[in-house]
Amino acid sequence: MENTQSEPMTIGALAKAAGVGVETVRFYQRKGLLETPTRTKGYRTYGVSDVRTIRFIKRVQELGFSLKDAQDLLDIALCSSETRPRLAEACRRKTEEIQHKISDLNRMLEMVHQFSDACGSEPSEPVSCNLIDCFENDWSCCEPSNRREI
Amino acid sequence: MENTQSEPMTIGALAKAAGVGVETVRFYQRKGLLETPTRTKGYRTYGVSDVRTIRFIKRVQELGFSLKDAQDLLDIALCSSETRPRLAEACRRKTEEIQHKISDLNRMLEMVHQFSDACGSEPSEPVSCNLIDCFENDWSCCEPSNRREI
DNA sequence: CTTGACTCTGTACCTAGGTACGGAACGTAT
DNA sequence: ATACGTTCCGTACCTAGGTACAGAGTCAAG
Repeated sequence: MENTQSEPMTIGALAKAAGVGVETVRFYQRKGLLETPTRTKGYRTYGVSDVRTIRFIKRVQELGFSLKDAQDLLDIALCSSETRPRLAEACRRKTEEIQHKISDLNRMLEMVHQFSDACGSEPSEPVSCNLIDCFENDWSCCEPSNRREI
Repeated sequence: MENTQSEPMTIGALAKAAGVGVETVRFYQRKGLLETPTRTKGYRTYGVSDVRTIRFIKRVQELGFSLKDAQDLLDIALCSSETRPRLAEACRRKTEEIQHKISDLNRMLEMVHQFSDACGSEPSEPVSCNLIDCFENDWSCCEPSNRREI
Protein backbone atom coordinates (compact mmCIF):
# COMPACT_ATOMS: atom_id res chain seq x y z
CA MET A 1 0.00 0.00 0.00
CA GLU A 2 3.01 2.27 0.51
CA ASN A 3 4.75 3.53 -2.54
CA THR A 4 1.65 3.86 -4.63
CA GLN A 5 2.87 6.87 -6.54
CA SER A 6 6.29 5.46 -7.36
CA GLU A 7 7.39 3.15 -10.12
CA PRO A 8 5.35 4.69 -12.90
CA MET A 9 4.53 2.64 -15.97
CA THR A 10 3.52 3.40 -19.53
CA ILE A 11 0.18 2.35 -20.89
CA GLY A 12 1.79 -0.68 -22.52
CA ALA A 13 3.33 -1.87 -19.27
CA LEU A 14 0.05 -1.36 -17.46
CA ALA A 15 -1.88 -3.27 -20.09
CA LYS A 16 0.57 -6.15 -19.93
CA ALA A 17 0.58 -6.24 -16.14
CA ALA A 18 -3.21 -6.22 -16.03
CA GLY A 19 -3.58 -8.74 -18.85
CA VAL A 20 -5.53 -6.54 -21.23
CA GLY A 21 -4.81 -4.65 -24.44
CA VAL A 22 -3.61 -1.07 -24.61
CA GLU A 23 -6.86 -0.10 -26.30
CA THR A 24 -8.83 -1.52 -23.40
CA VAL A 25 -7.01 0.80 -21.01
CA ARG A 26 -7.89 3.79 -23.15
CA PHE A 27 -11.44 2.52 -23.41
CA TYR A 28 -11.74 2.28 -19.61
CA GLN A 29 -10.36 5.77 -19.31
CA ARG A 30 -12.97 7.11 -21.74
CA LYS A 31 -15.63 5.35 -19.70
CA GLY A 32 -14.34 6.92 -16.51
CA LEU A 33 -13.40 3.59 -14.94
CA LEU A 34 -9.79 4.65 -14.60
CA GLU A 35 -8.88 8.06 -13.30
CA THR A 36 -7.39 10.40 -15.86
CA PRO A 37 -3.69 9.60 -15.59
CA THR A 38 -0.96 12.14 -15.16
CA ARG A 39 1.20 12.71 -18.21
CA THR A 40 4.90 13.00 -18.65
CA LYS A 41 5.79 14.48 -22.01
CA GLY A 42 2.36 13.68 -23.31
CA TYR A 43 2.52 10.01 -22.33
CA ARG A 44 0.10 8.58 -19.78
CA THR A 45 1.80 7.32 -16.64
CA TYR A 46 0.24 4.76 -14.39
CA GLY A 47 0.97 3.12 -11.06
CA VAL A 48 0.35 -0.27 -9.50
CA SER A 49 -3.02 0.88 -8.24
CA ASP A 50 -4.20 1.07 -11.84
CA VAL A 51 -3.25 -2.56 -12.35
CA ARG A 52 -5.37 -3.43 -9.34
CA THR A 53 -8.28 -1.42 -10.65
CA ILE A 54 -8.23 -3.11 -14.04
CA ARG A 55 -7.98 -6.59 -12.58
CA PHE A 56 -10.80 -5.79 -10.24
CA ILE A 57 -12.94 -4.69 -13.17
CA LYS A 58 -12.19 -7.82 -15.16
CA ARG A 59 -13.04 -10.14 -12.31
CA VAL A 60 -16.17 -8.23 -11.43
CA GLN A 61 -17.28 -8.69 -15.03
CA GLU A 62 -16.62 -12.42 -14.88
CA LEU A 63 -18.89 -12.52 -11.86
CA GLY A 64 -21.73 -11.26 -13.99
CA PHE A 65 -21.62 -7.54 -13.33
CA SER A 66 -21.60 -4.87 -16.04
CA LEU A 67 -19.07 -2.08 -16.39
CA LYS A 68 -21.65 0.18 -14.77
CA ASP A 69 -21.74 -2.17 -11.80
CA ALA A 70 -17.96 -2.21 -11.79
CA GLN A 71 -18.07 1.57 -11.62
CA ASP A 72 -20.41 1.44 -8.63
CA LEU A 73 -18.17 -1.05 -6.89
CA LEU A 74 -15.13 1.08 -7.63
CA ASP A 75 -16.89 4.07 -6.08
CA ILE A 76 -17.22 1.95 -2.98
CA ALA A 77 -13.73 0.49 -3.21
CA LEU A 78 -12.04 3.82 -3.77
CA CYS A 79 -14.31 5.94 -1.59
CA SER A 80 -14.38 8.30 -4.51
CA SER A 81 -17.71 9.72 -3.46
CA GLU A 82 -18.00 12.05 -0.52
CA THR A 83 -21.64 11.28 0.07
CA ARG A 84 -21.47 8.47 2.54
CA PRO A 85 -25.21 7.85 2.83
CA ARG A 86 -25.47 7.34 -0.91
CA LEU A 87 -22.54 4.96 -0.68
CA ALA A 88 -24.09 3.07 2.21
CA GLU A 89 -27.24 2.62 0.15
CA ALA A 90 -25.20 1.36 -2.79
CA CYS A 91 -23.55 -1.12 -0.43
CA ARG A 92 -26.89 -2.43 0.68
CA ARG A 93 -28.06 -3.03 -2.87
CA LYS A 94 -24.82 -4.66 -3.92
CA THR A 95 -24.87 -6.84 -0.84
CA GLU A 96 -28.23 -8.24 -1.81
CA GLU A 97 -27.17 -8.88 -5.39
CA ILE A 98 -24.01 -10.61 -4.26
CA GLN A 99 -25.82 -12.74 -1.70
CA HIS A 100 -28.33 -13.82 -4.31
CA LYS A 101 -25.57 -14.77 -6.72
CA ILE A 102 -23.77 -16.74 -4.03
CA SER A 103 -26.83 -18.70 -3.02
CA ASP A 104 -27.72 -19.53 -6.62
CA LEU A 105 -24.16 -20.57 -7.35
CA ASN A 106 -24.16 -22.76 -4.27
CA ARG A 107 -27.28 -24.49 -5.48
CA MET A 108 -25.77 -24.96 -8.93
CA LEU A 109 -22.65 -26.40 -7.37
CA GLU A 110 -24.66 -28.86 -5.35
CA MET A 111 -26.66 -29.98 -8.40
CA VAL A 112 -23.64 -30.35 -10.63
CA HIS A 113 -21.94 -32.28 -7.87
CA GLN A 114 -24.81 -34.70 -7.41
CA PHE A 115 -25.02 -35.23 -11.12
CA SER A 116 -21.32 -35.77 -11.37
CA ASP A 117 -21.56 -38.51 -8.76
CA ALA A 118 -24.40 -40.11 -10.67
CA CYS A 119 -22.38 -40.02 -13.86
CA GLY A 120 -19.59 -41.90 -12.19
CA SER A 121 -21.88 -44.70 -11.06
CA GLU A 122 -23.09 -47.77 -12.96
CA PRO A 123 -23.17 -46.77 -16.62
CA SER A 124 -26.38 -48.75 -16.98
CA GLU A 125 -28.16 -46.66 -14.36
CA PRO A 126 -30.17 -43.80 -15.79
CA VAL A 127 -29.04 -40.47 -14.35
CA SER A 128 -31.26 -37.55 -13.57
CA CYS A 129 -30.37 -33.98 -12.83
CA ASN A 130 -32.28 -31.19 -11.13
CA LEU A 131 -29.85 -28.51 -12.15
CA ILE A 132 -32.41 -26.73 -14.27
CA ASP A 133 -34.55 -26.08 -11.21
CA CYS A 134 -31.75 -24.98 -8.95
CA PHE A 135 -32.67 -21.30 -8.89
CA GLU A 136 -35.40 -19.65 -6.88
CA ASN A 137 -38.25 -18.99 -9.22
CA ASP A 138 -41.74 -17.62 -9.08
CA TRP A 139 -43.94 -19.95 -11.10
CA SER A 140 -47.20 -18.12 -10.64
CA CYS A 141 -47.05 -16.88 -14.21
CA CYS A 142 -47.32 -20.49 -15.35
CA GLU A 143 -50.69 -21.08 -13.70
CA PRO A 144 -53.15 -22.53 -16.18
CA SER A 145 -55.24 -19.39 -15.80
CA ASN A 146 -52.41 -17.45 -17.28
CA ARG A 147 -52.04 -19.64 -20.35
CA ARG A 148 -53.84 -19.37 -23.59
CA GLU A 149 -55.05 -22.46 -25.38
CA ILE A 150 -53.85 -22.81 -28.93
CA MET B 1 -42.63 -32.66 -12.93
CA GLU B 2 -45.63 -34.70 -14.05
CA ASN B 3 -47.64 -33.42 -16.92
CA THR B 4 -44.70 -32.02 -18.80
CA GLN B 5 -46.08 -32.65 -22.26
CA SER B 6 -49.53 -31.26 -21.58
CA GLU B 7 -50.77 -27.69 -21.56
CA PRO B 8 -48.99 -26.54 -24.67
CA MET B 9 -48.33 -22.85 -25.21
CA THR B 10 -47.63 -20.65 -28.16
CA ILE B 11 -44.38 -18.80 -28.53
CA GLY B 12 -45.99 -15.64 -27.17
CA ALA B 13 -47.24 -17.38 -24.03
CA LEU B 14 -43.85 -18.98 -23.50
CA ALA B 15 -42.07 -15.66 -23.90
CA LYS B 16 -44.39 -13.99 -21.43
CA ALA B 17 -44.09 -16.79 -18.90
CA ALA B 18 -40.33 -16.76 -19.14
CA GLY B 19 -40.07 -12.97 -19.09
CA VAL B 20 -38.39 -12.53 -22.44
CA GLY B 21 -39.43 -11.37 -25.90
CA VAL B 22 -40.76 -13.62 -28.63
CA GLU B 23 -37.69 -12.84 -30.70
CA THR B 24 -35.46 -14.06 -27.91
CA VAL B 25 -37.17 -17.44 -27.97
CA ARG B 26 -36.58 -17.72 -31.72
CA PHE B 27 -33.01 -16.58 -31.19
CA TYR B 28 -32.41 -19.28 -28.58
CA GLN B 29 -33.89 -21.85 -30.91
CA ARG B 30 -31.55 -20.78 -33.70
CA LYS B 31 -28.65 -21.07 -31.27
CA GLY B 32 -29.73 -24.57 -30.27
CA LEU B 33 -30.43 -23.62 -26.66
CA LEU B 34 -34.03 -24.69 -26.96
CA GLU B 35 -34.94 -27.96 -28.62
CA THR B 36 -36.74 -27.61 -31.93
CA PRO B 37 -40.37 -27.43 -30.85
CA THR B 38 -43.17 -29.52 -32.27
CA ARG B 39 -45.56 -27.65 -34.52
CA THR B 40 -49.31 -27.62 -34.73
CA LYS B 41 -50.51 -26.08 -37.97
CA GLY B 42 -47.14 -24.49 -38.47
CA TYR B 43 -47.08 -22.80 -35.08
CA ARG B 44 -44.44 -23.73 -32.52
CA THR B 45 -45.86 -25.33 -29.39
CA TYR B 46 -44.02 -25.30 -26.09
CA GLY B 47 -44.42 -26.77 -22.64
CA VAL B 48 -43.58 -25.71 -19.12
CA SER B 49 -40.14 -27.29 -19.43
CA ASP B 50 -39.26 -24.65 -22.00
CA VAL B 51 -40.11 -21.93 -19.51
CA ARG B 52 -37.73 -23.57 -17.06
CA THR B 53 -35.02 -23.78 -19.68
CA ILE B 54 -35.25 -20.11 -20.59
CA ARG B 55 -35.27 -18.95 -16.98
CA PHE B 56 -32.29 -21.15 -16.30
CA ILE B 57 -30.43 -19.59 -19.22
CA LYS B 58 -31.21 -16.04 -18.06
CA ARG B 59 -30.06 -16.67 -14.52
CA VAL B 60 -26.94 -18.47 -15.66
CA GLN B 61 -26.11 -15.40 -17.72
CA GLU B 62 -26.60 -13.13 -14.74
CA LEU B 63 -24.12 -15.28 -12.88
CA GLY B 64 -21.49 -14.38 -15.44
CA PHE B 65 -21.70 -17.29 -17.85
CA SER B 66 -22.03 -16.97 -21.62
CA LEU B 67 -24.69 -18.61 -23.75
CA LYS B 68 -22.07 -21.21 -24.64
CA ASP B 69 -21.65 -21.95 -20.93
CA ALA B 70 -25.42 -22.06 -20.59
CA GLN B 71 -25.45 -24.64 -23.36
CA ASP B 72 -22.87 -26.75 -21.52
CA LEU B 73 -24.87 -26.53 -18.33
CA LEU B 74 -28.04 -27.47 -20.18
CA ASP B 75 -26.28 -30.51 -21.59
CA ILE B 76 -25.62 -31.49 -18.01
CA ALA B 77 -29.05 -30.48 -16.78
CA LEU B 78 -30.93 -32.27 -19.53
CA CYS B 79 -28.57 -35.21 -19.94
CA SER B 80 -28.83 -34.51 -23.63
CA SER B 81 -25.48 -36.11 -24.31
CA GLU B 82 -25.08 -39.84 -24.21
CA THR B 83 -21.38 -39.67 -23.57
CA ARG B 84 -21.24 -39.73 -19.81
CA PRO B 85 -17.48 -39.43 -19.46
CA ARG B 86 -17.48 -36.23 -21.49
CA LEU B 87 -20.28 -34.97 -19.28
CA ALA B 88 -18.41 -35.87 -16.10
CA GLU B 89 -15.43 -33.91 -17.36
CA ALA B 90 -17.66 -30.93 -18.11
CA CYS B 91 -18.98 -31.18 -14.57
CA ARG B 92 -15.52 -31.09 -13.12
CA ARG B 93 -14.62 -27.93 -15.06
CA LYS B 94 -17.87 -26.18 -14.22
CA THR B 95 -17.48 -27.12 -10.58
CA GLU B 96 -14.16 -25.34 -10.42
CA GLU B 97 -15.49 -22.25 -12.14
CA ILE B 98 -18.49 -22.11 -9.85
CA GLN B 99 -16.39 -22.60 -6.73
CA HIS B 100 -14.06 -19.83 -7.81
CA LYS B 101 -16.97 -17.46 -8.38
CA ILE B 102 -18.47 -18.31 -5.03
CA SER B 103 -15.28 -17.70 -3.13
CA ASP B 104 -14.65 -14.39 -4.87
CA LEU B 105 -18.22 -13.27 -4.28
CA ASN B 106 -17.88 -14.21 -0.63
CA ARG B 107 -14.81 -12.05 -0.35
CA MET B 108 -16.58 -9.18 -2.10
CA LEU B 109 -19.50 -9.54 0.24
CA GLU B 110 -17.23 -9.41 3.26
CA MET B 111 -15.47 -6.29 2.00
CA VAL B 112 -18.64 -4.46 1.07
CA HIS B 113 -20.05 -5.39 4.44
CA GLN B 114 -17.06 -4.07 6.35
CA PHE B 115 -17.14 -0.89 4.35
CA SER B 116 -20.84 -0.50 4.89
CA ASP B 117 -20.29 -0.70 8.64
CA ALA B 118 -17.55 1.90 8.42
CA CYS B 119 -19.85 4.20 6.45
CA GLY B 120 -22.42 4.00 9.16
CA SER B 121 -19.99 5.02 11.87
CA GLU B 122 -18.82 8.48 12.93
CA PRO B 123 -19.06 10.67 9.84
CA SER B 124 -15.83 12.30 10.90
CA GLU B 125 -13.91 9.03 10.82
CA PRO B 126 -12.12 8.38 7.56
CA VAL B 127 -13.23 5.11 6.01
CA SER B 128 -11.04 2.71 4.10
CA CYS B 129 -11.99 -0.18 1.90
CA ASN B 130 -10.05 -3.20 0.72
CA LEU B 131 -12.65 -4.27 -1.79
CA ILE B 132 -10.34 -3.71 -4.70
CA ASP B 133 -7.98 -6.37 -3.41
CA CYS B 134 -10.60 -8.92 -2.56
CA PHE B 135 -9.82 -11.31 -5.39
CA GLU B 136 -7.01 -13.81 -5.58
CA ASN B 137 -4.37 -12.35 -7.78
CA ASP B 138 -0.93 -13.23 -9.03
CA TRP B 139 1.18 -10.11 -8.73
CA SER B 140 4.39 -11.50 -10.12
CA CYS B 141 3.88 -9.58 -13.35
CA CYS B 142 4.24 -6.35 -11.38
CA GLU B 143 7.76 -7.09 -10.20
CA PRO B 144 10.03 -4.15 -10.89
CA SER B 145 11.99 -6.34 -13.30
CA ASN B 146 8.94 -6.52 -15.45
CA ARG B 147 8.39 -2.78 -15.69
CA ARG B 148 9.93 -0.39 -18.11
CA GLU B 149 11.10 3.03 -17.03
CA ILE B 150 9.61 5.87 -18.95
C1' DC C 1 21.01 9.31 -37.46
C1' DT C 2 18.34 5.72 -38.81
C1' DT C 3 15.44 1.92 -37.47
C1' DG C 4 12.09 -0.28 -34.67
C1' DA C 5 9.17 -0.14 -30.79
C1' DC C 6 6.25 2.54 -28.46
C1' DT C 7 2.88 6.44 -27.85
C1' DC C 8 -0.64 9.85 -29.28
C1' DT C 9 -5.61 11.03 -31.31
C1' DG C 10 -9.56 9.89 -33.74
C1' DT C 11 -12.54 6.94 -36.16
C1' DA C 12 -13.98 2.53 -37.84
C1' DC C 13 -14.82 -2.06 -37.08
C1' DC C 14 -15.97 -6.46 -34.51
C1' DT C 15 -18.55 -10.14 -31.49
C1' DA C 16 -22.19 -11.50 -28.33
C1' DG C 17 -26.63 -11.24 -27.38
C1' DG C 18 -30.41 -9.78 -28.53
C1' DT C 19 -34.48 -6.54 -30.79
C1' DA C 20 -37.16 -4.70 -34.52
C1' DC C 21 -39.19 -4.67 -39.14
C1' DG C 22 -41.64 -6.08 -43.37
C1' DG C 23 -44.88 -8.74 -45.51
C1' DA C 24 -47.74 -12.80 -45.64
C1' DA C 25 -50.83 -16.29 -43.41
C1' DC C 26 -53.85 -17.67 -39.87
C1' DG C 27 -57.55 -17.44 -35.84
C1' DT C 28 -60.93 -15.53 -33.21
C1' DA C 29 -64.33 -12.06 -31.73
C1' DT C 30 -67.66 -8.84 -33.33
C1' DA D 1 -66.62 -11.23 -43.39
C1' DT D 2 -63.81 -7.94 -41.69
C1' DA D 3 -60.74 -6.36 -38.33
C1' DC D 4 -57.21 -7.29 -34.77
C1' DG D 5 -53.92 -9.97 -32.77
C1' DT D 6 -50.50 -13.66 -33.41
C1' DT D 7 -47.59 -16.24 -35.86
C1' DC D 8 -44.48 -17.27 -39.61
C1' DC D 9 -39.73 -16.29 -41.94
C1' DG D 10 -35.83 -13.64 -43.23
C1' DT D 11 -33.05 -9.80 -42.73
C1' DA D 12 -31.61 -5.59 -40.66
C1' DC D 13 -30.56 -3.10 -36.82
C1' DC D 14 -29.03 -2.11 -31.91
C1' DT D 15 -26.05 -1.93 -27.39
C1' DA D 16 -22.14 -3.30 -24.57
C1' DG D 17 -17.67 -4.04 -24.48
C1' DG D 18 -14.04 -3.97 -26.67
C1' DT D 19 -10.33 -4.20 -30.89
C1' DA D 20 -8.04 -2.44 -34.89
C1' DC D 21 -6.47 0.92 -38.05
C1' DA D 22 -4.22 5.39 -39.88
C1' DG D 23 -1.17 8.83 -39.57
C1' DA D 24 1.89 11.41 -36.83
C1' DG D 25 5.16 12.11 -32.98
C1' DT D 26 8.79 10.22 -29.59
C1' DC D 27 12.57 7.57 -27.76
C1' DA D 28 16.43 4.46 -27.27
C1' DA D 29 19.71 1.11 -29.33
C1' DG D 30 22.93 0.13 -32.70
